[in-house]
Amino acid sequence: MFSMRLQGGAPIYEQLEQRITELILSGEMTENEKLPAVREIAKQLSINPNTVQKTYANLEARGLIYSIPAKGSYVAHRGDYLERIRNESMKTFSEAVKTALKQGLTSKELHEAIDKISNGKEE
Amino acid sequence: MFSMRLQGGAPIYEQLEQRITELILSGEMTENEKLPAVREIAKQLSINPNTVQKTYANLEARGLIYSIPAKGSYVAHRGDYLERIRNESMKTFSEAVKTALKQGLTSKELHEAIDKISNGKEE
DNA sequence: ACAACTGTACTAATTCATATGATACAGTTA
DNA sequence: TAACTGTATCATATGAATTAGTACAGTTGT
Repeated sequence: MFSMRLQGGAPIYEQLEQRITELILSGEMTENEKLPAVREIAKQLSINPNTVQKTYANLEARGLIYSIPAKGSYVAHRGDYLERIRNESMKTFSEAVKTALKQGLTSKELHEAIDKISNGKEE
Repeated sequence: MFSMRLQGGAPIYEQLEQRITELILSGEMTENEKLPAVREIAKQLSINPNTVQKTYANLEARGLIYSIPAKGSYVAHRGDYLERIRNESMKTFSEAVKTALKQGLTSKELHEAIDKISNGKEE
């Protein structure tokens, strides 16, 4: 389910959080779908259950999932998080734009980079 | 010269590196201009000389400055680093675009964000 | 009722990056 | 010669991230 290779750099709980966020936002996981148990993911990725627990806590704080003790964790209702996540993403992106401009890139170049990527020329 | 307030979050040596990078790329510091001594900056910012030394080492590795032991550190020749820094910046920005797209933002929204920022509507 | 599962909580130990502090060396500059 | 330069090395301290072990209360299925 959560096939991913843990890379160095970012903390594990953040990488996992990012991965699950993508699964939810892309629609691969749908509303009220049950997520794997904390201990299940920990086993699969060979990491500590507490690390997964931290990821789940963050996802719940962001409104992406909801957890019921002794039952499980589930994907939240789409309307509850969609707007918030969009604002999060836009804020992060705006910071990236400011940094890029400070470092000498032109807005024209940034526009071109977006088109190049969104047209599947990269990644 | 390097007026700046150290904030929490990013490491000190990175904040200083970012600040000096901006000074050089914006043209506020010109080719072959001498940078303050390691101990000088450390005193002004009330930080440890070793922290400043780390910043200088990074800047030299990126080709933005060159250091001569017992003489000082100087802004490098513009042609030597300009292309490299542009590539660095573009790579970082591209990652931000990919992340934003993954999180559901459209390329149209990203274009609009750039225009909004570069037109001075923000920051 | 029982076993197996669930999220959650807590504490301790560990690793790692960051930052400090002190000292030293060799070369330059005035 | 004295004061400065970049650079190097060692020790220390701190905090974040992670690991590890254990525990609790509630659920689920048999």
